[in-house]
Amino acid sequence: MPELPEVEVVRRGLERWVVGRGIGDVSVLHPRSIRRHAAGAGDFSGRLAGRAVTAARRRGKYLWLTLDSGEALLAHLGMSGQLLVQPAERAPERHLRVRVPLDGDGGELRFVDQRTFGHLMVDSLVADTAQVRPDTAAAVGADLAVPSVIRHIARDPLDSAFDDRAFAEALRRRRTTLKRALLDQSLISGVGNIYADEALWRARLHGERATADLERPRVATLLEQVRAVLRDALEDGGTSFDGLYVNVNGESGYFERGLKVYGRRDLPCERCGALIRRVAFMNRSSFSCPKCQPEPWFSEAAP
DNA sequence: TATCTGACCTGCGCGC
DNA sequence: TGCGCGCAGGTCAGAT
Repeated sequence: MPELPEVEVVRRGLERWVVGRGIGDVSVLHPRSIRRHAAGAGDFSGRLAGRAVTAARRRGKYLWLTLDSGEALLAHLGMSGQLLVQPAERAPERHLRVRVPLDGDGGELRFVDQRTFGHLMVDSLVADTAQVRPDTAAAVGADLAVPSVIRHIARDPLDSAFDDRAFAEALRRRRTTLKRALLDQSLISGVGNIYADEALWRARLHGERATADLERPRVATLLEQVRAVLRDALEDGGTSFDGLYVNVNGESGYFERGLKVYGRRDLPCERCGALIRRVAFMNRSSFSCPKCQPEPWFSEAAP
């Protein structure tokens, strides 16, 4: 399931293989994949044809290719989306949704998506209003505009301009629980179910703990562990289950073997030996260690 | 205004 | 063998 590390790996691939190339006649093979492009497939293709790709950017789980028209091709991989750079003559993948021919060597960018939770759209770029750490404001100000539909997405914790203090204050203002907050992309972006569980385990925090009474040092520890798990996953090329996440060359990452709690129900915790528990949470699963991450209505483990 | 919930979607694994 | 069901989960509209 693509979260920040997986999307960043894809972005790097696009930067290498797609930036600088021109776009030909785009084919939309499944309308749901461009459902957020309100003007429809004809307009989508028309805005891309003949344009050149000038950069590959990312915020959280969103990535976009800036175009020489001043617009951007925005992509979200959803649950199972893949952006592949393939020779045009290669047989189409079973779940190929959109083809974007590229000039040069005859290759094309393909959007493949089994579950169709992902989407593509062409959007205008607007001034970036996300929270910026004060000491980086000048540098960032000259940097980015963002697609208008993702203005509400917060900076991600690997962004040099991510403001730890502002995040801590926003977290304490919320009347919600830790894991819900980590999954809230308007508060902190790029973290999904897998890395939220992993970061909470590393920080020895229970996801049901209230954000409002989390002490500042605990927030700092949590952020530190969020960053650590994202960096570790990025180094391993991301996490892939069932081959649903791959880079632009179709290769899977290896971080699945680095997971400490996610998907390890009834297996011993590597830290204390207690059996990892799974509980239903927001129509999905949460994995945690009952000993290292005691429920908040009892006592918390020492950091 | 802030927070929560359910729908969307497809393929796989499992039980019967 | 085939059918039905549960599960996986990111986002957003609508409800509370």
